[in-house]
Amino acid sequence: MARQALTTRAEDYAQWYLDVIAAADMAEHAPVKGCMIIKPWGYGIWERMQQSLDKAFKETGHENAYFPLFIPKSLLMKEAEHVEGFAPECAVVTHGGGKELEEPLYVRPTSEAIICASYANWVKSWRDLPIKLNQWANVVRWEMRTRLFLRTTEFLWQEGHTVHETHDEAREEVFTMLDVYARFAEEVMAIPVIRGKKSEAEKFPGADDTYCIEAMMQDGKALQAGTSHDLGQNFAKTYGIQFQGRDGTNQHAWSTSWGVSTRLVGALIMAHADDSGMVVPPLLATIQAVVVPIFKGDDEAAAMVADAKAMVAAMATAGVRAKADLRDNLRPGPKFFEWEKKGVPVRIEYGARDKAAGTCIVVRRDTGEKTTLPVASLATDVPRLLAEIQANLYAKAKAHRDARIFDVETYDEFKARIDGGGFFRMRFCGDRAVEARIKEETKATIRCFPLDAQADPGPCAVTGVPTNGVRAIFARAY
RNA sequence: CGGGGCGUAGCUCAGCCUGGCUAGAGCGCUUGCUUCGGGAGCAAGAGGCCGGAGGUUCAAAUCCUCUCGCCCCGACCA
Repeated sequence: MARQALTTRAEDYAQWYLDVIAAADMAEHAPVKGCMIIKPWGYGIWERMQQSLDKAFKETGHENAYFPLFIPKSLLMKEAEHVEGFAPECAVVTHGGGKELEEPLYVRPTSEAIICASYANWVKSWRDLPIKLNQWANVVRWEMRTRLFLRTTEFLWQEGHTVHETHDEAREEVFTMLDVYARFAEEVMAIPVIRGKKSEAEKFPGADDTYCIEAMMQDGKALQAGTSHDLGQNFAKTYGIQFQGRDGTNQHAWSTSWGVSTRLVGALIMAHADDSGMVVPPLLATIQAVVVPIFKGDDEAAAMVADAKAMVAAMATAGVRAKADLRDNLRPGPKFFEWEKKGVPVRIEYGARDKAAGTCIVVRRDTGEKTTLPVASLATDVPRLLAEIQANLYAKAKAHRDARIFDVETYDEFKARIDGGGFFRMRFCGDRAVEARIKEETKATIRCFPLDAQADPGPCAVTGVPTNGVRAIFARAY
């Protein structure tokens, strides 16, 4: 009996995505073109992501710091490839204090330039290394086309920037952080990901190698959920990060950078939400369990409200983020729908009949399943249920993805099947022109060369030339 | 930058073609009462410089010109 039904995924996936965000009250368009206002329910998810990631960053030996939003033009322009990649999409401040600036200030599209410039001042000796910093910040990229969370002109992210004495150490950092991201995606976001390496065409401007985690959305399209870059000595050479080594010689440091952004919120929506609205994995939910008391008359209301508060308190002692919906201007029905659209993992309905029996109705968002449970055991039952939901969301997402990963042997077969969505594992010769042609003809790109790929020698599906057997994953992507 | 929409109440929109009384509806909101186990009912209210600027006219939400903005689809990208 949905009064304001969402567009279904089958009808129009893009519209459904927008409807979910609106229905869950997660974000809305700002008065500024291409920018969004992240509302509390959406921002709360991002905050949980931040907390979880920040803890992992600290555990892997990183500290937080903050660098300026503005980058002097001359500083940004130093690294040629970097400039080529980012300059076209930069916002530039030309005036300040009512006067034209002597030197324009670029609003950071990423902070390699300004951070590496600082590192150059900080590093003298091999004993100053490594430096492992992270910053939580906003960045601006003047995209032609934007979509809430997935691609906005301004977005929030974290960017880790490290410098090391040796390439080996830098590479270890790159893979450590890729692993942090992968584990976060799978364990916290409940989204399975493929760890891989980007093609030459897709890698970060200025990097030697870019590694990534790729996730599959419900429509079979890919979404890059995080990147970790081996910057080699490129930025060290450009910005002069030099140190005197153990052998007394001057050497350039090896740097890395890695980041994830608020687009992860978009990934979460497209991975787990359904035709009824958002579905938030328990580990990321601001509210994990909501209690909706049901009552007739003031006397009953007082009793139910008191019990509901007690239930929340009991769950809180067990570490559950619970809330009682005590609003008296809404009847139970509308409350049920509201929390369903927001994707709260567990809803607890509690009325006179339940009180008499000492039970309550517990509804899980992921399956819709309703069970009657004793009120007395909520503190043990709900944490268990949340863990089950978390596991189930991952299992569902993984089953969905695994059923849509295909091996294809020929380009013709690929072209015939790409419209159906999914990840296509295909042998590829590595030629950049061929990659461009595939993109042109199919709108699909190489998402990555999976790190765990088995050698499977054979001819390139497009050109027929022999390959080393590493299959690339091709897909259409967000 | 191309292609398509759209700007009228907080939201979704009608009204515009064919100018004319006081600019409308539904939802939401406020107050009160009755309700309360999957989107409640009745009653009374509040709420609009019709995106902006010019013009035509006795008269403009409506016609003309110009402008600003946003959304959707495509090319660029996390």
